[in-house]
Amino acid sequence: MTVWDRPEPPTRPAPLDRERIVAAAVALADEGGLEAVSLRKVAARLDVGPMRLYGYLSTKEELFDLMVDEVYAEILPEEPPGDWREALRGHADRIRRAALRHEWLADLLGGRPSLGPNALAATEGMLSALDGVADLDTVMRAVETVSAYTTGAIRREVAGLRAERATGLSKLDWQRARGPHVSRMLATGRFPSLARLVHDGTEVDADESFATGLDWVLDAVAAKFGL
Amino acid sequence: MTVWDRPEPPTRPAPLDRERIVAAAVALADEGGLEAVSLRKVAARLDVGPMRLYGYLSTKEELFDLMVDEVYAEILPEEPPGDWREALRGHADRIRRAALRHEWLADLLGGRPSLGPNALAATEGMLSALDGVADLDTVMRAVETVSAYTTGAIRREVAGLRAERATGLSKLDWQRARGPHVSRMLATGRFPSLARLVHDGTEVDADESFATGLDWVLDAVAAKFGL
DNA sequence: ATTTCCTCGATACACCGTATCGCAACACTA
DNA sequence: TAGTGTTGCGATACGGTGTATCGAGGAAAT
Repeated sequence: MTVWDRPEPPTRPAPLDRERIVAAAVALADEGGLEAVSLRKVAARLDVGPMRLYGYLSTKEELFDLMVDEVYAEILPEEPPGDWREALRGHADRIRRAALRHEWLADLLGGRPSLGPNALAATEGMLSALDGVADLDTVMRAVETVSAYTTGAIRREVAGLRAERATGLSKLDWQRARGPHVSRMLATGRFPSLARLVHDGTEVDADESFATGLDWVLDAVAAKFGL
Repeated sequence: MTVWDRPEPPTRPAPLDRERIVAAAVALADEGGLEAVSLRKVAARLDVGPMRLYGYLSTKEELFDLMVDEVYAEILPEEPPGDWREALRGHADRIRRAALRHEWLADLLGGRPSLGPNALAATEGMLSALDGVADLDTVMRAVETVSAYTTGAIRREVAGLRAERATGLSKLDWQRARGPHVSRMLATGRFPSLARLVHDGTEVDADESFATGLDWVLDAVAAKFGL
């Protein structure tokens, strides 16, 4: 019985694990945003039937949770921070940069508690850098306040980026970027302070805007720490 | 030709406007969350075919935009604030309370720029209360920083509420609420600071937690205002 | 009275997340 | 080695989604 007589062995199912699933999902999201992530498409990218994924996760939301924790793995600091301030600022900066690489992260940030191993490790890193700087409750309030600012600022920034992109790549000018709608609203005279701000406000770049707000918050934390 | 001979006049289409559409959508979202809002269900609630809605909006996202602005209408202050700090804190508090009434708001906050009339009016109110307290750029940074904190804090709080609800209504205990997963992670010893915080940290209620963080941020703003 | 226009909404399409379940390949028993 | 039990894969199916298309029919204009 030669090879030619024997049929091919049945194709073994493609090997699968969470890592491969999450990688495929992240790739899809990077290319087309969160809405481009469907279990069917993730499965197709892995040459696998859609139902196969349910062995590794029981819900699409869980896939999102895994994706978020995958990003947290990217942002773990390589070396321990010098002091508490550097720890907090570094964490915030790294999350922001990750969100600029993976814009879909902005859609997920703060949406569900992040309890994956990498998210926990990131939190642990911040907490240990704050250890002993103040009492436990103050430390916790500090971390939560900085995180809240970070989440909100990132979401706003990404929302702005998308709006710019959608309204045709105009960049600096708020009014023109937002199209005629905002101009018309401002022209009604009902929003004088807003109009003045749009007209006379300085255009600041996103990096600086984020960093400045973060510094303010960190100054507040420093004050509460008694430093 | 008697009445009996004449057919009934054809049923006139139900009268419709954005207000009614948005009200129906908000009601659905209040009852079942954002995911319970589908154009078909909104239309059904108004005794109307789904496609009818496309005369009033061109996308589901636009419906969400309208819903958000509807909530902004709820939170416009009744009387002008006494000073800048009250203006900022009042705005943040009112948004938060609105988000607790309409939890779906947390899913939308910061997701897209809010340019509806009520959102603009809310921003105008804050800006006018800050008028002259500092230079324009500082004022803008203040508003953005407070808004970022507010968005992030609200999202975290609502995410926590939902998690509590999902894990079976346990309330105070982080470990037990999060179920065995977190306990197991903490037991590994890889997260000593986190473990200490969970073990020894005081349980603070949500109102106070939000207010404290907000006060910190407002203190930072005050410092930058030179007050 | 006739024609034009516009609007409504039925139908259709492609896609979604996921429940169900028959089948086939494996591990184990005799 | 033959038979049997078990497991897990994935085809199929279901009830939903957002929205494009387009025919019919009432309102308005001539």
